[in-house]
Amino acid sequence: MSANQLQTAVDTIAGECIAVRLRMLNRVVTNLYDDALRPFGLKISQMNILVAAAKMGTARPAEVCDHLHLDVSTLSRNVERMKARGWLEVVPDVDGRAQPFRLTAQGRRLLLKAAPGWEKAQQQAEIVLGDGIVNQLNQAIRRLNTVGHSR
Amino acid sequence: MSANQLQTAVDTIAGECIAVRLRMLNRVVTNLYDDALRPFGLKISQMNILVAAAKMGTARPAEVCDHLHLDVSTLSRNVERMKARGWLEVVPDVDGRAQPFRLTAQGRRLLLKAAPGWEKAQQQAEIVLGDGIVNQLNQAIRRLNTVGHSR
DNA sequence: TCGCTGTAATTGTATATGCAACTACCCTGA
DNA sequence: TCAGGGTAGTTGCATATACAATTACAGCGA
Repeated sequence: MSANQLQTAVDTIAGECIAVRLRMLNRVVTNLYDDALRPFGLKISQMNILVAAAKMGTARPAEVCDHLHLDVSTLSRNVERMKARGWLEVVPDVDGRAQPFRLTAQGRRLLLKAAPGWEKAQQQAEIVLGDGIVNQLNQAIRRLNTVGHSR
Repeated sequence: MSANQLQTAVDTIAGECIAVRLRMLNRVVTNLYDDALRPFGLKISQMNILVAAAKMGTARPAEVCDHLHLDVSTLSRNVERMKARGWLEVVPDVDGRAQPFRLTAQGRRLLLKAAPGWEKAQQQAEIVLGDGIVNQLNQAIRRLNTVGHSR
């Protein structure tokens, strides 16, 4: 019976698991964007952060993490790399703990240069996943931010 | 004007980027499952592989990678860790290049034990993302496998 | 002003991920 | 039988990700 139980569990997980599906799509789509951005020496994960910083003007790490549902330690390392490349710079702050950052001129130029690459990947992603996907994802994210988030 | 171009590009990307959204959902959902599976010393990425192996009986790495749209080098490392933990074992093969693997008895026990944890996370994910999400993801994946895949 | 509590970010450690280069092996044709 | 081309996996390297522990600082209350 244990063998049957296992088979049942395995079939259920294989047939329904949300994480398996989301993670698979995430891999495929991330590769699509990373391929299109490679000529610019940029990855989509980094472009996300550049865009968030550009929208915020001066970005506080914790705020960016809230917005992107990203662990602060992850952002810390990513920002570190991007500072080293000259795309981001830290802005002084009265609060000695804070490390707010913003785009450098070089970061702005990179973002502009890479935008056509993003556009190309975005079109491919729409073809692969279907037109309705942006709305479906937005709906899930709205729901996510409503239901209550811990991290 | 360059500033305007930048603003426009940033707004478009922030407002529509499929990758940003998918990656965000992926982080949230992965954390949900990883939290639920932590008591069993298991991560959802590893459970995926256990399940795939369980369904295949004897799994060829390249085949698993096709199925999960996973790079072979990634799987190689993951399987390595899981062999070290005694969950997977390599099956001898006439082809000296092949490294087909399967679940060990310990791996089967772990999968059974962890199934309730998966169930809990799956329910949370449905609440957070909405009921229709599994169908939407399945549709995207079918489309993905139809349109043509390189990796 | 001193100590306590809470907050912001970093650092140590482990896993996941992919590209490029490599190794080991198979098979086929001369 | 052996040389070439193709296939299956692994390894070197870089990035992304999160948890736990730590550091550094702010602010409040006695």
